[in-house]
Amino acid sequence: MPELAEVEFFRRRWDVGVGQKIAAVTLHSEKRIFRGNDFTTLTRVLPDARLLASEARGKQMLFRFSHDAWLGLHLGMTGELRHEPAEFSAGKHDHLVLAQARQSLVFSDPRLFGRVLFHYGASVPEWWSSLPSALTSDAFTLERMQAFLQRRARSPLKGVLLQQEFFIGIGNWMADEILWRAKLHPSRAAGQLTDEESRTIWKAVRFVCEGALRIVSKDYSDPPPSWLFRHRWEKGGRCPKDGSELGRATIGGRTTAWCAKCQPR
DNA sequence: GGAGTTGTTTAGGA
DNA sequence: TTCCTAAACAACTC
Repeated sequence: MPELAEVEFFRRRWDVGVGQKIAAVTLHSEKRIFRGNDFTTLTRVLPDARLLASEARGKQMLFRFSHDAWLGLHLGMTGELRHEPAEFSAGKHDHLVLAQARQSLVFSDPRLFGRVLFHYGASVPEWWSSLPSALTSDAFTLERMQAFLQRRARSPLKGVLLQQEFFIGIGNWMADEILWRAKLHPSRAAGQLTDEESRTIWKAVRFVCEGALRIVSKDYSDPPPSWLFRHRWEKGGRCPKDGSELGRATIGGRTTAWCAKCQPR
C-alpha cells in the first residue's frame, strides 16, 4: 500500500498522541522489521518519553521523543499506523504498540517488509539527515533529475522512477501514473530522452506527488477517475484519456500498466 | 494449489 | 568498478 501520500496519511494518524507520554512499550522484537536495533536502550528510554513531533520524507517517517529518543518507521508493502484504545492488547501483526494514557499508537505489518529504526542521541539520526530532498521541494530541479537519468541511462524509465535514492517516495502506482501523464513508454531507456521529454516527466513527477499528497493523505481517498490509478488494476482497464485497453507487463521488475496509444515505444 | 501483491536488500552477472 | 536483474523476504487474497 504505502507510497508517498499513503505514508503521510499514516504518519498523521499518530498525531493524536503528540505531547503525551509513553506509558508502556510492547513489541515483537524477534521480527525482522526490528533488525539492527539496540533493544536495551530502546526499552529503557522509550517508556516514559514524550512524543514531541513527527515528519515524513518519501516513504520514511521520523518520530521525535523527549529523552533524546527517535523512532524511524518504514511501512514496507503492508505496514500501517493506527491508534487504538489505551488498554489495547496487540494482535498477531501489531509489532509495536506505544501505550499512552488516552490511546495506544500501533504499528502493524503482516508481511514484515517494513522497518523500525531506533536512535538514541541529542541530534537527528544520520539515516534521516542523509535522505534525499523531497520531490515537492525546490531542490528537485530539472537539471538534477536529468543528471540522475543519465547515471541510469540503460535502465527502463519505470525502474529508474522507483529508485528511492533520488525519486524518494515514488512507488509502483505513482511511477505508472507519472509515465502515463508524460506519455512515455515505461520501457524507454532513461538516457535516451529528448530535453522536451525529460521536462515533461519532471513536470509529471511534481504533478503526481502534489496531487497524491493533496488527495490521498487527507483521508485516504482515491484519486479521481481521470487518473490512471483508478483503472490500472481493473480487468480490461482502459485509458481514461482515449479509452484504449491498457497494456500490462513486468518492466523494471514490477507489474506495469500503460496505454499503448498514449505511450508509444 | 498457484499466482500475484502500491517495497527493499543482496548476490551475482554483465 | 559500476550498472543492472532476479531472487529473497513473508503473509495474505483471489
